[in-house]
Amino acid sequence: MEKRSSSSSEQDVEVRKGPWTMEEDLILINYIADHGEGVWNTLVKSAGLKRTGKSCRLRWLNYLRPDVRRGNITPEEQLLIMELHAKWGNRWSKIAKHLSGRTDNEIKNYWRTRIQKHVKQTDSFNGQTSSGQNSQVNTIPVQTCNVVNPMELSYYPPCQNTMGISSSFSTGTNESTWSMEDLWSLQLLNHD
DNA sequence: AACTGGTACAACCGCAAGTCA
DNA sequence: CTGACTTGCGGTTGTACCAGT
Repeated sequence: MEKRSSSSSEQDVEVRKGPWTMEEDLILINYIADHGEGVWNTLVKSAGLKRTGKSCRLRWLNYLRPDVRRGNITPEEQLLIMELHAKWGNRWSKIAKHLSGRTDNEIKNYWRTRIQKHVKQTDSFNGQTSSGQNSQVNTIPVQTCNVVNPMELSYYPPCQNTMGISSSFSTGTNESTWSMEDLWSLQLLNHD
């Protein structure tokens, strides 16, 4: 970690928010290709990105890293997620470490949008005998998790996201979208 | 064709823990 | 030991897209 290089770095400079542009992605990829991950605030200054170090880290870990797997969560992965969640609760980063190529953010989203919904439905279907124990979405009791049948879950399109996003997620219609192949091929061209 | 509600995902925010001078 | 700073994590929000009416 680099300490106290120059006061509170993230507030004296104009900071961009919102969706990342292709140019920003490229800058980030190129910088990391040259210097490696980490020291995110230094990266921001050196690379000239108008983003916070946090934002860069998130973008890299959840999206740009070459080993990030996108799309279809397999039934095996679903099962593993449920097992690990039953064991550890909402420790998404810990769970993510056991699913290679999956990010904590992705697992968290997956849990919230699909499994949790299913658990809720199952729960209310079972007659609401648990007297609102699950009204708090954060902690699903282990028993409730075990009720969920992974094969049942596979009725949900596992990660067949509606935008047609898989490993290549460009929609084709929006000019502000680009595929990872695009970015990495550009990175290869730019690099050295 | 226009509107509305639901879904999925990317990104932001706040907090806690770790590190170093 | 303490304070300043960075990083990582979990929760939440914003928004684009799709399907149904």
